[in-house]
Amino acid sequence: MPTMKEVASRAGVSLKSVSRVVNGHPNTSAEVREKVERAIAELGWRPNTHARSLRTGRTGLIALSVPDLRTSSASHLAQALVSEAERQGLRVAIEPSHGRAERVRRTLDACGASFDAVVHVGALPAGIDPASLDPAHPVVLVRAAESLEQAWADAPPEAAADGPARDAADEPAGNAAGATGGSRTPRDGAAAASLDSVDTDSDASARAVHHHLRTVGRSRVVILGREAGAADGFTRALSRAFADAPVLRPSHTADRAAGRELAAQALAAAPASDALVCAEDELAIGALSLLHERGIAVPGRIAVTGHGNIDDGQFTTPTLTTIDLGLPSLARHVVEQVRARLDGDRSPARRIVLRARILRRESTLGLGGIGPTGAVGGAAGIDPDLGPGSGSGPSPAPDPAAAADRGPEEAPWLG
Amino acid sequence: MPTMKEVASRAGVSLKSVSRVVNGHPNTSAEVREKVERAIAELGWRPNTHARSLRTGRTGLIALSVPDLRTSSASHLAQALVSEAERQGLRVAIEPSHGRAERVRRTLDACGASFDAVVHVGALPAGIDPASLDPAHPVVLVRAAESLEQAWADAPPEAAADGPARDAADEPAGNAAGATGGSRTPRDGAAAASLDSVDTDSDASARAVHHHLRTVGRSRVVILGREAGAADGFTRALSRAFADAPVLRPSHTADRAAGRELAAQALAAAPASDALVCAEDELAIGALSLLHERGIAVPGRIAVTGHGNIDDGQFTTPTLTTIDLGLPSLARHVVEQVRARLDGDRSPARRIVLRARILRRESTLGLGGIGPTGAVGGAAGIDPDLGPGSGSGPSPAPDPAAAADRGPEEAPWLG
DNA sequence: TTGTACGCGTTATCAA
DNA sequence: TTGATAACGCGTACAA
Repeated sequence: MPTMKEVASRAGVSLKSVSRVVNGHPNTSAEVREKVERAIAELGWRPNTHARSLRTGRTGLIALSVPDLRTSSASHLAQALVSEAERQGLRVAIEPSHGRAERVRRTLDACGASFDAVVHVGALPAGIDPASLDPAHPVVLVRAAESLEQAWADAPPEAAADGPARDAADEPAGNAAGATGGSRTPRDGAAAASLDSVDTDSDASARAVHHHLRTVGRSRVVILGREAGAADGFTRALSRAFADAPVLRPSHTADRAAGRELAAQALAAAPASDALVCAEDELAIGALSLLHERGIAVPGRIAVTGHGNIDDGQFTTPTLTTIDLGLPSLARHVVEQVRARLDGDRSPARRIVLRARILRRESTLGLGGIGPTGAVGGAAGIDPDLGPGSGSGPSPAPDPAAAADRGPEEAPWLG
Repeated sequence: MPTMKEVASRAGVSLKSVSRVVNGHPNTSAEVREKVERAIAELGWRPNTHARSLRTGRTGLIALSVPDLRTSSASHLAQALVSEAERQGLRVAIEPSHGRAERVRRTLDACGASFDAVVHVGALPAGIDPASLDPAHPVVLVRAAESLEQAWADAPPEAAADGPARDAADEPAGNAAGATGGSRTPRDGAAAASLDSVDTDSDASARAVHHHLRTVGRSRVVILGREAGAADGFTRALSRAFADAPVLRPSHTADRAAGRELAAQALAAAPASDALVCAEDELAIGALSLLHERGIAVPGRIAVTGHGNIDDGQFTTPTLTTIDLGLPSLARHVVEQVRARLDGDRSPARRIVLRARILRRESTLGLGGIGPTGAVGGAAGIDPDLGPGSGSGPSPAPDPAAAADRGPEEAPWLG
């Protein structure tokens, strides 16, 4: 491997000139630049990342701290983040925490040594004080599909406004915060006060679900939430949007097995309910599986909604109405925020709130649909079979069993 | 951040002594060691990975080259690999290739600069010559759920034995190669000849599926394979095991949408078939969704099998009979192989062949099961409802629609 | 057994 | 605009 020194001597210039050309510094003559570039090409020189790291203290590596990569929401977020990081010349290492604070702590501690920054999904574990973190090694919180966190405090606006920890709230994708109305004020939880974060507006999402379900005539709602604890921001947003709805939470992780269990509990506790609103697609898919097993028509008797828009939701029967988080945009903001901090931005913690959108699918609309109820997802191929004309999807032969269910499907919530 | 120099002066010893203690070199007196360790503790010194990297040329980072992290098989493999790497003091960066050879090439080229080694899932893209890779930066191929590759050549044994590229075949988990019988001989494809690999024995897996389907009386099989190309080793193993079965392949990726399409094609092309054998769980789940939509009983009229044992297979209706790849063990072998190469092992390319096992579930057994047909999965909680006593699963209330289907379910393949 | 001194490849300071 | 030179923190011949 040739070094810069060899490049320099071959080009007949000094080491520093090579460095200047390589790093694109402004004050270099075209002549020198050309000589250096030729020498680099001839020698096949490539920068030594190790030496560069030693010098700059940077690795170009971002850690993604996530509880479990195997969940769809985590792997989707990871893929989005990796793609975006690569676009911006960074790499991503995965650090699964298995939900244990000590693992998160270790990842955070390794920042500066192995990573330039940590992107942490969800809230910081309770035992970790954000003030103890070195500001030179940025930590960005992401509160999205995997774990929405206390995003909007329940405190009255004046109290929130008085608080010293009030952050700048940006709304890059439409003025989300403004649109939430005046009754609540954005305020970060204590753990997030001094940390950057990119969140989705969980209240707006919850209200979108609420509005949609009203549109399709559902009012007796049971919420299947996330486990109590750090990651239940959207769950609480749901319980605000559906003021009287009971909330069932899994004891551990919000996976499909939990979705089955909770759905069974919901049926037992509220037999007359007409909608299961889930804080996580995985829960919703588990719930669908139980409802199917029990012969309960979806959405005929019970509508189901999810959150996260994982791919699987397009292949369930019925397809799953859900909240799409706009992961590419989310990832872009995360990486940009990381880069800004890395570039020396020392401004107070920035809070970016993105707005999700609802994808109306069969688990609330039914197979035939109920006609256009607004935008039905802009992404290509997400909702190919949800046009107003019914039955023109990729399922040419109607399912007799589904047809049997469809009778009661259209009546109750159109009346 | 304190440096080793400061530690040395505080301990009253030389830099080299600190280095010795830190790196656990043998020739150090207990007295010096203790002094150094105290100084380290007092100063809170931690090694500077950047400096260490510059000196050693190592980063402790492994790249995982994978087409798309969002697929279940990829994220499961990634999680297993990350966990195992961490146990062995290494980290993993994710490098999605999106199936493009140039991306793989870039990852490979970055090896040595950013990574110590590359773990590549599937076969190397055609354009990449393994001989062109620097042996100092090991590349380990993994042919498992995501992409089984040409594992057992179709050439007759004598030809294979004559070939100069014959590798040492290990069978750490039972003598897989020995059990394949004499008719075929392990031989790596050209691309794999000079590269280490950890594979699963796809022929053994295929024969396990074949045997199980015979046991439950299925013989008119259609194979839903992976896309033609590099990653279709298990598909071809299936077509060997089921000699006369037609093989349908997706044009692009083997995902759920493809599973739906192929299932529809299979029904059209072979209406009398009684089993869909899929090379990928995702395909199988897509197929299940289509069959359900068409009101076709599974396994009543058609049995379905998958490959990979992704979590979702436990939550489909019916639950999915599949091949479990033993990812933790696979990951262990991969990381150990990487470490061996990193530690200077220059022996010829090693081939490790692991044996998968079949998990018999409802998509071939039916809800009631057909009595014990062998081990039904050892992992806790994988097959909770598959005991010989029927109907004791987590579904207390029978699904009327399923009950209607169940009539023909039990007869055809018990006779 | 311990210490000295050098080199790894790069970036940055400062004088020319 | 350019160039000599000093770090960056650690590992390791080599000498003691």
